[in-house]
This record gives sequence, structure tokens and C-alpha cells, in this order.
Amino acid sequence: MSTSAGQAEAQQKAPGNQPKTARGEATRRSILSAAERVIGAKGYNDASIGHITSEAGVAQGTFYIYFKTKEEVFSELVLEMGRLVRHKIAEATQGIENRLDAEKVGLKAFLEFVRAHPDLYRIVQEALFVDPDAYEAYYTTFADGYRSGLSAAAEAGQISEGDVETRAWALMGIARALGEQLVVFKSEKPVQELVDCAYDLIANGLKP
Amino acid sequence: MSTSAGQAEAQQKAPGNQPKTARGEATRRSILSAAERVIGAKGYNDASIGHITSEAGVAQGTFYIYFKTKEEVFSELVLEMGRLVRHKIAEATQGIENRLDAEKVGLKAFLEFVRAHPDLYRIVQEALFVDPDAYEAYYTTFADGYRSGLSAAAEAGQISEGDVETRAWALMGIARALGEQLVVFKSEKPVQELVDCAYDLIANGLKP
DNA sequence: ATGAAACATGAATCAGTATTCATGTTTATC
DNA sequence: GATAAACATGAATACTGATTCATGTTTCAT
Repeated sequence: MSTSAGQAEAQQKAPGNQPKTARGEATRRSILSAAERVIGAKGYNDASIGHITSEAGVAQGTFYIYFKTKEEVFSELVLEMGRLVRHKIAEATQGIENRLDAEKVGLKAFLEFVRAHPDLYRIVQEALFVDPDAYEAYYTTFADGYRSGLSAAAEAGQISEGDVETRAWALMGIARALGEQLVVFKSEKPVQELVDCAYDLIANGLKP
Repeated sequence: MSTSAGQAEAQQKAPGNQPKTARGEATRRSILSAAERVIGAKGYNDASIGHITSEAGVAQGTFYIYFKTKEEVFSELVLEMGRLVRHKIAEATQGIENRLDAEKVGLKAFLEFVRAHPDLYRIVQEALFVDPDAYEAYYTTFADGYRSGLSAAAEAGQISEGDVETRAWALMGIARALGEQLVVFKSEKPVQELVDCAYDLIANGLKP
């Protein structure tokens, strides 16, 4: 009924508590965003609830009004990363007919997002150890989309034939490695240069 | 002076204690190998010293005869993974003149190693959070070798021109993603199939 | 054979921190 | 403006697990 509380309905895993007022909404958001920064910076284990709540400017107990456990806030961040990234890429590749073009534009959108959200990127990596299910869901969701895109492109003769499953993982691997360049290894290289080089490799291969 | 204690000399980071007798040597090795299994399976934080020592069949205190901290044993495992993997690849690509052939053979060797040592693979991934320096060293060492290999190949006209730095990371990304397929997502696909598909992509690209 | 160094033990220490709870404050509705 | 629900507090609880240590046992050079 109110302005923007539509997503509360279809929640799957019995979350801590959804806020019922604007104040609660704001507090919850501020905890989530503090968690993103703190966990992204220190890693899951060194990020204590105390750190997170003090970064958010609330008391320690307040955390447990909105999240059942430390793991829950982490999982939510992984989900958020998935949603945001997929949205960015879908938005950027909207209406592009040719798969190779879409590949290029999508890669660029991905890398720009990752550079803008280094904490989220690291959180997804750590999910392999903290919340393996979320990690797996993140990548398989991605891979599914990739695979069907590649299949369609092969049908349409836009790309050569080949095992779409393996290709999807390989292409995701390239994107991930370049993202890591930016976030983990702090490369200053312009995103466009990375994209152009990777695109050339993806499209033409290494053969002279 | 004795048979095989030559590596004790050039140690960098003041390690716990190197064993001085055959018994000590054996105990240390058994702790290290237990740590590999336990940390690989449960992750760094859930793998307690108690778990590791009981898996190794020694008392808890014994751990600290050979390792100063829990982190130290972890770092040593990351180093070990780097040494072993580089060795495997070097061995496999020994004497191969053509870079693209070497790429194919090296990728196969890498994937076979990874499938045989899933625990070590996971440990390297976790190093990003537990021991970032070791993580960085692992990948930059790899990338350095890759880069110079690609440069030489480009000189020799075996591959097309292109930014070797970015290409190196992209190719490492492919290898890593396929390794992850095997270890994390438990794919049953034969290594050779993955290699053939990835090689085709690397050599020829996606263009029809 | 013997003494010193190396190795091994496992119970005790010690610190950190996730989670709970009893108590107060704010918000919204009647 | 009163009442209940929602929200907020921060001190107390409870537990885990890395590290230490006082005490034994084994190895080995002499």
C-alpha cells in the first residue's frame, strides 16, 4: 500500500525482520550498507558485529532486530551483488542484436560496476567459504544466462559452434579475472583498454 | 652438511622451527598434510588447530613446535600450491616450441593437477582473505611467466599482437574458471573436453 | 651409557565476539 | 493524549578456539 514496500511479500528464507516503518527501513539500510563496507574491507571473520553497528551508528543489539545472524547479512549482500550486476548488464546490452557486440558492452558494464563496488566483488569471492550455496547460486544463475545467449547466437550463425557450457564458464572467467585486476590488484588501466583487448581475444583468438 | 637440509638456509620469514631429526621431519609433514585436508574441507576459520592435530594424530601443543601460528601453516600451503603447480606446468610444456601448443598442454596439466588437489585449489582462493600477500604473490608470479611467454610468442610471430598483460590475466582467468568447474562445481566433464573447447576459443575466438 | 637437545603432551589460559535480554524511547493509530 | 507496536540500547552471557606452559619422553653424539 505504501510507497515502496512491495518486495516484502515474496521472501524465501524467513529473514530476520522486515522493518515496518520508515525509521526501521532507514536503520536496516544503514546496517546493510555498513556491513558492505566493513566486510568488504576486513573480510567476514574480522568484521565483528560491533564494527558493523558502530560504522552504521547504531547499538549492537539493533543489528539483531533486522538480521538473525551475521551470516544472514552476508548472504543478503551476495544476493544484492547478483541482482545489481545482472541488472547493469541487462540494461547495458538492451537491444543489441549481435552477440559479439553484446559481449563487449556487457563486459564493459561488468567491469565498471565492479570498479564502482569493490567491496561487493570481494564479498562474492568470500562467499565460497562463508555461504557456498549463495556462491553457487550467483555463478550458476550467471552461467545459465550466458549459456542460453551463446546457444541462440550459435543458432543465428553469429558465432562458431562449440560447447556452450564450457564457453560460458571460460568467458565468465575472463570477466572475473579482469575484475580482479581492478579490485584486488588495483590496476589503473582504463576499463576500455581491458575490454578492447579481451574482446579481441574473445572474437579472434590468439592465432596470427 | 647432512643429506637433505639445504633449504633451511635461505628461509625468508623466520618460520616456526625446522625439524632437526627424521622424527621431527615426519611429524611436521604429517601436520602440514592434515592441515591441507582439514583447511581445504572446512575452510580456514572452521578448521581449528584441534581438528588439524587430531587429523594428524598428534597433540595440540605439537603444532606449535613447527608453526608459529595458524596463519603460518596456511601460508606455507599457498606457497606449496604455487611451487607444485608451476612445476607441473613447466614439466608438461618442456620443449614445446609453439606457444599455442604449449597453451593447450599447460592448461591440461593445470586442470589435472587441480582435479587431483582440490584442497590446495580452495586454499589459494581463500588466501585472498587470510593471507593477501601470499595470494598476490601466487598470481603475480604466474602472470609474470605468462606475460613473458606471450611476448616471446608474439615476437616469433606465433600469435597475434596484443596487450600481453591483459591477455595473461584473461588466459589465467579461463584456466581458473575451468578449475573451479572441476573442484567447486564438481563437474564430471573429462579434462580433455574442457581443454579442447578452451583451446579452440583461445586460438580462434568466437567469430564464425 | 649418559646428558643435552629435540620432540611430544594436553590441560590451562586468555581474549574475542556472536548473540540475548531487560529496559527504555519513538512512532503511529484511535 | 493514550496505548500498543515498533524500534533502540548496551551491558551481560556464553562459548569457541588460538596459544602457552610445565612436564614427560625420545633421539643421538660422545
